[in-house]
Amino acid sequence: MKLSTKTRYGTRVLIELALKVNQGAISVSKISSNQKISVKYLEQILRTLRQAGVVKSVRGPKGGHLLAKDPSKIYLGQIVRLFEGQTDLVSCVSSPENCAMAAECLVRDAWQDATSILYKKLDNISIASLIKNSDKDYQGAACISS
Amino acid sequence: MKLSTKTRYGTRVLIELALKVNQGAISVSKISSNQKISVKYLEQILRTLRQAGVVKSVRGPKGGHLLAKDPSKIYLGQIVRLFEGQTDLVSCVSSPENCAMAAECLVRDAWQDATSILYKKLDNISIASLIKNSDKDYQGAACISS
DNA sequence: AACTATGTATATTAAATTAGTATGATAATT
DNA sequence: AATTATCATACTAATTTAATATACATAGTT
Repeated sequence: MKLSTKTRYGTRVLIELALKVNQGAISVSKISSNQKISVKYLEQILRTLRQAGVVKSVRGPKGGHLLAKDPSKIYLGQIVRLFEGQTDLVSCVSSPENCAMAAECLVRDAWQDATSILYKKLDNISIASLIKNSDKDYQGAACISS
Repeated sequence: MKLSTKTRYGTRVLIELALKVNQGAISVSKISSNQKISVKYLEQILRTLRQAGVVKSVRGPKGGHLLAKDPSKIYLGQIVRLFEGQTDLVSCVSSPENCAMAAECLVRDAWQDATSILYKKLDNISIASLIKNSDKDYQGAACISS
């Protein structure tokens, strides 16, 4: 039931980029040291974000990463979906074909309701809303568990 | 993000017991064959349910398991909490002491809100409500994924 | 009282998933 | 052309989850 580290790290990375939205591209090495995430692991996370169109990357010297969208248009729901392999509480919610009895299953609807309520909430929390009340010195870093 | 098999199996077991609430104690071997869960694994699940006061057990020949509470008083939220090791989306929600920066963390409140919304929903779904519209022949069995 | 069908508990193994590392390649700026 | 950085895949390690095995306890039946 817990979120993967990729989801948590990915969120932290986006917060750092959002806080530094006026500083141009931020290099992997800088994010790595700020967030205490290894360069190689971070590259995987950034690639996922880039392929989803959330982050854009600039190569070469002075290159790095920056947000591809306004922070108010990036929602936790999208981040969670990107990084969590299975986004439903149980697999039959999105793949009823996996279960011969999905149609008459007594629990499936309940899990589905719970799942959709969770994502409805997550889809309503933007990166912008998270950083709204923060001071610019804080880099979104160093929290071990989120 | 997905629920463990113990949570899913546990729910199915409770549904079967709720549907057979007038048939006295149901033996592990019967539940095992109905739900296609190995006897030994099922025993672990039943022990958890028993220790939580959800199920009661009768020893000896003709023994078995039955609900210890009315199905309308057993909620999915309780079942999930019983079987999922970590019930929060991120560990700092319930254990802020794990993270030195929990207080000023920009994301923690958001994960906490999402977690509480999810459980608010699960705490509102009873076993009784799940079986309300079912016919008595269905034993809540055979669904692979839930 | 012995027998046997049942539940109880703990320890161990196996499988799957997640987390992280290593290697190598490609692209862009200076 | 050299340098600095991102991109992509393969591999390894650690953790968690799932399941099995072994041993014991209890209650009813004969």
